[in-house]
Amino acid sequence: MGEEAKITDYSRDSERVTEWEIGLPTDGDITPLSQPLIPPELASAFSISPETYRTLLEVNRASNDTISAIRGGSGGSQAFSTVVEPDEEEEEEADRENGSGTESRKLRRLDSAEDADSVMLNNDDSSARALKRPRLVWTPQLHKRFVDVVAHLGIQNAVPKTIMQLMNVEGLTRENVASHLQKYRLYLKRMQGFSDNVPSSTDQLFASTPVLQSLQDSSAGGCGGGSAGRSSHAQIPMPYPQPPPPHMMAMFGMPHHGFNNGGFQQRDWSSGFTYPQAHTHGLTPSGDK
DNA sequence: ACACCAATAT
DNA sequence: CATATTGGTG
Repeated sequence: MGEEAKITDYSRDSERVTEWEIGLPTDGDITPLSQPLIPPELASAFSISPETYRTLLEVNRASNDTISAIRGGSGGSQAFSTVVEPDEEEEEEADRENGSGTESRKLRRLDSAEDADSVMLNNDDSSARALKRPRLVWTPQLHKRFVDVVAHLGIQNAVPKTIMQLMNVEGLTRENVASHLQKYRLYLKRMQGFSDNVPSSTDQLFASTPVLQSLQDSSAGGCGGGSAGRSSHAQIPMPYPQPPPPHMMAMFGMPHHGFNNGGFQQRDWSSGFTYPQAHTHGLTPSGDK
């Protein structure tokens, strides 16, 4: 068990075995990771959850994280060298493909002679930036992570930015967290009125949270400085607490429409990432900002 | 620039 | 309904 996986550095192509490279695709032939393998049209036509778009930077960052995780070295892109490994979650997902049989779909081609003068914003893949992100879905797993981080930080430092960073979920924005945090706080407030009973069936997501009141603070208020600052010598590398109960969400209480995913639309990013993307909007007049 | 909150929009 | 977005304040 004491094996040490030696990472040999092949970056220098000294002694390349050229025979091995025969027949291998050249760089030009390989689809870049930054591009989806399945064209959006096809994906939506077949109800395949589209891959998330990744910019080159994101891909690189991910790679770096992975690499640094492997060799334990510091990547450099992350302020915290502690790479949070997202695979400590419980839970599994049953992969059920819906057996909807008679699927007659009409493939329709996109006609070009449609837009008179409307400046249809072209889907410029190259400018895969600032695209309208699909609504974030706070799946139980995601929420758990959120709660864990918040609990760990203590109410003191539980601010959107920090939370976002520690959650280390790709694609998660500060406003996502902010919005959720706002709601979460409301929930907590509302909840403590009742001591601890009969959580309203509303707040489904929150209803199952342990409501930790860890008011522990370790960092005193030296927080004036900007960027650098934490991690001085505090011992909070914290990959995570891996607490309690193996309880799956009890997300009931909602007689009305079915709840979310009966299968997909949300990958378990617990073991890989990606995330939602809602439906096939033909086009969205996405306003720019 | 960020956090917070209420209101509002999707 | 759950999120996103906005506007105002500190």
